[in-house]
Amino acid sequence: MSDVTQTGTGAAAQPNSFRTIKTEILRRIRDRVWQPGELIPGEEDLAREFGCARVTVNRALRELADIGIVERKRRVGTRIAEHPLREARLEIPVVRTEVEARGAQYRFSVLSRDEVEVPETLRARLELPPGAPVLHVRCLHFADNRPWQFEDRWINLAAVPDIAGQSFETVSPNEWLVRNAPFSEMENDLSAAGATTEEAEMLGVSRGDPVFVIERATWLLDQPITLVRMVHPSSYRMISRV
Amino acid sequence: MSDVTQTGTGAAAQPNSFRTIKTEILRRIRDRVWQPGELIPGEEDLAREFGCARVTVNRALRELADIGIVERKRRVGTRIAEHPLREARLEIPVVRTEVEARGAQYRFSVLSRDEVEVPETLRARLELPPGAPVLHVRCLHFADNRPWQFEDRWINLAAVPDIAGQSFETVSPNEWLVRNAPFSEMENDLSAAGATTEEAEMLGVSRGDPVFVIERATWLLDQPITLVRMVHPSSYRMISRV
DNA sequence: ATTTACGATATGTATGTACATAATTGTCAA
DNA sequence: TTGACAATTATGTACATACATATCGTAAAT
Repeated sequence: MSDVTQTGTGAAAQPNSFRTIKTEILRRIRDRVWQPGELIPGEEDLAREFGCARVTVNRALRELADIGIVERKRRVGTRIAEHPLREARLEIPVVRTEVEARGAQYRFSVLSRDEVEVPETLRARLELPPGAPVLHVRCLHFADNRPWQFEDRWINLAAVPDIAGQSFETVSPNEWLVRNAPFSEMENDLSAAGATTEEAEMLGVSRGDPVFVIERATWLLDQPITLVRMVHPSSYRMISRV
Repeated sequence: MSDVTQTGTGAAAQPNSFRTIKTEILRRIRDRVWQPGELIPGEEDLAREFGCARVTVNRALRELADIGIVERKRRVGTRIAEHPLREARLEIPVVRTEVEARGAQYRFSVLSRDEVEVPETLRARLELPPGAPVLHVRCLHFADNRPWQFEDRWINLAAVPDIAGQSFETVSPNEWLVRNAPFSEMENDLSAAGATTEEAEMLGVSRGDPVFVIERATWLLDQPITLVRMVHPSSYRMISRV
């Protein structure tokens, strides 16, 4: 550090921002300056090259690692990921919003609503204590009066006590939960299946007809919030663009 | 270095880590100490409370904002998000990797391979010029010798000329493309459908049986790379954990 | 009344520094 | 040859500090 003078302390010029560094690194990957699998210079070197602090390079690289562009290991270094962009983002909309976004009129009806002790299968899936009270709600969602989604939901009442007082006359359980029960973890299981007798009846299709099934469980920290099975007719498309 | 304060300089105890703060904030949300929509104390206050530097609180809050748990605005503050975590990440693995990850043995076979002029339907979908040369490949992927995926793929030869010389004897088109044809845009369309006659035959199911269909198109900037339809038997699960 | 200007404030980011931690490499002995 | 163990090294995280920037409320100007 011969001429420290101008850098001094405090924030320097904006060109050194971690964003600039991120972009420059992406550029080098795009232009094949750094090939997939290749080890790139260390933070110290890059900091020297970009004329910034190591921490700044660290942040740039950390964020690139977060989205899977590079892979980092201590004592080893940072390398360009072999298979970049290997994940898609799927939006998780509220059913109502999803229907309305297609220009259709949304309506839902609650088919059943019971407060019960957690059944064993559910207990194992969500790691609930034996005998925990849960709310079981079954709903049918419509788009322009045609069945859009059959929803079979279990809610952990210990986690969301306020929902016990909800009538679900105007706001669906789905929407109420989205608005009132934040979660930090989510597990989605997408599959195709043959409609069960009940599902077929609800959705107005034949038994065994293909249906699109989303099973979703959510937690806040370690506390289970809800487990829901959402069944759509096979005309349903789940689309994501990246 | 003269003792600056009791903490001194450098890293302090681990209890101050930004992870601890993230967890504590999540706990307060879970325990309704802070409700959705509520404004929480400023970084300065939280830093004082947790006995750490403001930057540490900043990182914790920033990462919570990244996953949509809180929303932050300058001059305003940080509030608990009303509609938290509205997207899931779906991993897009190479078929071989996916099969091997389940402990099964992977194998594939190329069913057909033709260089043709782009058919009209495909042309419209990918925005290709009329008469553009495309490579049409059909593959069957196996897990432990049972059909896992039927792949029907179209590749824009103008975008990926090198693929013309590939025999696909050891490396599948899927894997070759992942390794050699970077893309910047991707569109995924997930759905459930009834197996066509051909699909049923390929996958060893009956015609009309539910199958899980992934249709994916990729581009590099505005240049179409490939359009692929991947059909799985209904035992297939696409799982994502966030 | 509407617009403009400005100050206050909370978050955003950069810097230098210090120590923590994981993983590889080298060394030496069993 | 192998195993144990220390040295090395790149990333990981924390701190104090300083300045940047967006945006709100308020007051002055139109």
